[in-house]
Amino acid sequence: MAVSYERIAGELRTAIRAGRLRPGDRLPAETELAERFGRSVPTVREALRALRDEGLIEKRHGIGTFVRRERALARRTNLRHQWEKDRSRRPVAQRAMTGATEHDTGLTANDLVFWARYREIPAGGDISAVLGVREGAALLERSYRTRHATESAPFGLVTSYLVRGMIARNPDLLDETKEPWPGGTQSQLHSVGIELDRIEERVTARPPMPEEAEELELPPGTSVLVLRKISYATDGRVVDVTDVVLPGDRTELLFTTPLERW
Amino acid sequence: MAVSYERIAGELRTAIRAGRLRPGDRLPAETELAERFGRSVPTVREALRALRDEGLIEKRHGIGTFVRRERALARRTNLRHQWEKDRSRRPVAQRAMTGATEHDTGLTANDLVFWARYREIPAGGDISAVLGVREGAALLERSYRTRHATESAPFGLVTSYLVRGMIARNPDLLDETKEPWPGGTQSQLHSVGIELDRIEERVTARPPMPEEAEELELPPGTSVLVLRKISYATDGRVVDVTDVVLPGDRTELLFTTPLERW
DNA sequence: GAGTGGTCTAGACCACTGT
DNA sequence: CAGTGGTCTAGACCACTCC
Repeated sequence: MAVSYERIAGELRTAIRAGRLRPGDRLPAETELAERFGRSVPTVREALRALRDEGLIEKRHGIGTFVRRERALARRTNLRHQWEKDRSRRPVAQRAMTGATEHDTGLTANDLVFWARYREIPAGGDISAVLGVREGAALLERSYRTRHATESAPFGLVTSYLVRGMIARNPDLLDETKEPWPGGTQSQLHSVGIELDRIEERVTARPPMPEEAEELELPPGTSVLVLRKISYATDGRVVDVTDVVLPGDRTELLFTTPLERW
Repeated sequence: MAVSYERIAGELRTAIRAGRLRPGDRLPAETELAERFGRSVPTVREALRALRDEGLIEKRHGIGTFVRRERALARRTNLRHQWEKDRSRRPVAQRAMTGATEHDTGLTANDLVFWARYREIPAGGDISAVLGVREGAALLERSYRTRHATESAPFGLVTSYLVRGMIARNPDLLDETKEPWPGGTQSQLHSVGIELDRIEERVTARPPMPEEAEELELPPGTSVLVLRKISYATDGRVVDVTDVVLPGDRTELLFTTPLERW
C-alpha cells in the first residue's frame, strides 16, 4: 500500500479479524506503535482513527486503545403493534402491567426508567405533509426516553407527533403527567375513538449528530438507525408520526412478514 | 468551547443547518479557514473531519470541500415478499418481465444490470445455526449485485445461503448461468416444492468495512444498513438466509404491518 | 501552473486515569 | 506520579483537478 497509515491500519485490522487481538484486548500505546512501525505518532493516530471509524477499536483517554466488544442487542419487533392493539381494549389494570418496551426486551417495569415531555407546536416541514394537515396546524409533540435502571443512556430518542384537534376530546391526552399511559399510544387513540388499520415504518441509517451521540452515549465510529413510524387509522387518516433514533450497534429491528397460504 | 477545532466545526455546522451554507456550496480552502480562525491547517482539518464524520460535508481531492447533498433514496418494501409469492405460481413468461428490485424501485429490467455468482461451501458459524444444519453441511452461497445501468455502484451487496440437499432435485438451481431466475428465490424454491410461510428481517446499522465502502462507493462519513432475511417454509424449516448490506444514506427500508380489524 | 486536499514529520503541552 | 490519549503548531512534500 502506498500510504503508510493504511499499512498500519491494515496490519492491525488483520490481527483483529484473525483473532490475534481479541475483543477487550489493549493495543500497544501510540508511541510504541510509532516506534515499531518506524512512523511518527500522528501517523499512527491516523491509522487508529481509521479503525475507530470502522467500529473495530475504542479509545479511552488516559487508559489506552482497545478492541471493541460486541454490544448486547436490544430488540424491537413489529409484532408489538398487533400486541398493543389487542391490549388497548383490555382493562386498565391489565394494561398497566407492561408496555411495548417490556414486550420487546423481556424486562419488567421495575427495570426501566421512563420519562416524557409534551409540547404544543405548530406543524412545519415534512411533518405537516405526512400528517396531512396545513402548515401551522396545532400539533402535540411528545418526547420519550426509556432507559434501563442500571444504565445512563436511553434505548432510543423517541418523538411523536399527534394532531391536537384529533385528540383534544380527551384532555388527559394533552397532559404529560398522565404518562406513562397504560397500553401506549394505541390505547390513547382508542380513548378518542380511533382504531388503527396499519403501521408503516421507514428505516434508514446515518452517522449520529453530536447531540444524539451525547444523549445516547455513542462512541465515535458508530451509526444510528433512524425509524419513522406512521400510523394509519381505519378511515385512512394518518393519526400519528413517530421519529425514533436508535443506536445502530446495540439495536436490532425485527420485522416479520406473514405470507398467505396456498 | 474549550477545544478550538470544535469551535470551528460548530460555526460551520451552524452555518450549514441555518442554510447560510447550502447543499453543494464549496467551503473556503483549508488554508483560508486556518487564517480566518487564527489556527493551523491541521486544526482546521480536524474540524472538517468531524463534519465529514457527521455526513455534513464531502471533500474532493484537488477541488475543495462541499456541503453534502441529499441522496436519492432507493426503497425496499416488505410488500415485495407477498408479491413474489403470488408471482411464483404464475407462468414463466409473466414472471420474466420484472423482479422484486423493479417492483421496489419502479425501474424496468432495461435500466438494471444484474450479476450473480454461485459457490458451494460448507456451513459454518452462525449460518449453520440459523439454517438448522450441522457444521460443514453443503450449502449453496449465491452472491448478487444489481445496479442501475447508468451508475457504477450496486444498490446493495446480497449473499444468500441455501441448503444444497433441499434444492438439488432441480439441478438448474445450482447453475449460476440460469440467473436471473424468473420470479426470484421464491420461484426457485417453488420448483422443488417449497412454499414459504413467513419472512423475518433483522436490521442493524454500523459503519462500513473498507471492502464494503469500496464496492458501494461510500464516501467516508456514511453508514450501512445490515439486513438479514430469514425465510421459513410452511413446515417450519428455515430454507433461506440472505444477508444484505445497503448504503444507509441512499436506502430506505419500508415495512408495513397490517393490523386486525375489530 | 495554480490551487486544492492528502500525507507526514518532530516535536510541544494538556487532560485524563490509575497507583 | 507515570503513562495514556487529546490537542496543536509550523512547516514539508505529494497527488489530484482544472485551466
